[in-house]
Amino acid sequence: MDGRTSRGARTREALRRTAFRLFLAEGYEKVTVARIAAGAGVSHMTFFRHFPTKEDVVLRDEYDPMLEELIRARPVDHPPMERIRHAVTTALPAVYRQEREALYLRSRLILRTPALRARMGESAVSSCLAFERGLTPPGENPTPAVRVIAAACTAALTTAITLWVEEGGQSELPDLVEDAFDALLTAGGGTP
Amino acid sequence: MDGRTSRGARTREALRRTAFRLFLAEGYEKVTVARIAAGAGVSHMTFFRHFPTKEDVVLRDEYDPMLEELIRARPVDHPPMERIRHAVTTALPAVYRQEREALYLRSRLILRTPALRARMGESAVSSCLAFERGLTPPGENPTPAVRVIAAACTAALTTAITLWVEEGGQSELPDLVEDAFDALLTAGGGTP
DNA sequence: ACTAATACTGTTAGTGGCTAACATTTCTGG
DNA sequence: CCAGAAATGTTAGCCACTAACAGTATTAGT
Repeated sequence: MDGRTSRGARTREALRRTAFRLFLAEGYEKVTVARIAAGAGVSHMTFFRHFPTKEDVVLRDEYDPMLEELIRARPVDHPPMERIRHAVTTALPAVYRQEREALYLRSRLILRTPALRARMGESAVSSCLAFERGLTPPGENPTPAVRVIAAACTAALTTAITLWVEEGGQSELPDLVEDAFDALLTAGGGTP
Repeated sequence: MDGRTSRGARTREALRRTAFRLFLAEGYEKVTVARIAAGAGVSHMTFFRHFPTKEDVVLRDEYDPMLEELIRARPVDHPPMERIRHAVTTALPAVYRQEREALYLRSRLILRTPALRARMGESAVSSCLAFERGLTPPGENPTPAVRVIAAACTAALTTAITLWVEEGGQSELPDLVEDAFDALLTAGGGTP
């Protein structure tokens, strides 16, 4: 039928779109997997073949490989936190301009739904791993210091998004992310 | 029967102990809630009255109020990250000496079990909130900078525990926590 | 000590996320 | 066109978790 995308990718997208439509209209908990599958015209088993859990439809994203590349592209002698900061502030505005509304609705859905909020940390871990890989030469293992810094930067990012959603998306997310990194970098000697 | 503790607290403890014994012996996933309840001599409904989910038996801890107090006890004009660091390095060695083995087994169980690891972030959030409260004068709301710093410190703590478990508990956890905070504080200008 | 309120637990019946095993259909390359 | 692979359907079932109601233990008031 459509040669550009495989059948699997198409039903996957149909499932994701149906799920978001229903979640935003009725709330995450009220929508059963069976109904999502029915809405996308497939059986509930097909849903679980594409998404290991109901939560993954919302939580999964694909930005990590890009971030890893951007970090690796920065000069190695720069401080690691500065490399992450630069990668994020380079990549974010682009996707932000293009998907601001979707990003906001998705983040709000996650933060408002206890089951999704509870698993937010897990999806943060994959960003954290991307940061670690970006800071580590291929073949080597990330040092403890790198892992701490990667985790802290992930926390700063998550906090910025949380603040963004809490104030109703009025500020520009990239600005809040900048502020968050500033707070991190000056935390040692700065004032509250 | 035993006047010192209420009946509820006793069954709660029985459930927790039974759960840990079974989890460590057979693995988290292989043990059903029904078996835990049976082992503690109660019905499965009683289990859920004490722990909202199966995961909570493992994830719930009670250290947060103590940390909040310790942070608040530090001079207000010290840098916030230093206040958290001092609170943690003061409180940790005490509980560490007394419960090292239990703390290690619990942490390892969490990190080895996908379902528990996935919800680790949620329990980290409650520590994070304790940090924020400790840094914020009563009646006020935490500033964005405080929230970023609290989240980063939580991430540093979690990372230290992860490193501790990964190397089999050979190092002393308080040392790893010190190192983690050092990495955070020197991240702005240091080298990897 | 007796009783009433309260805290705690049991029973039952169900919902929904998720999996296993096997059959069936749809796509793709030679 | 056809064999193999990829994707999906069907069925049956486990288990975490909840609702509603009933029963039992504990505590408090008098």
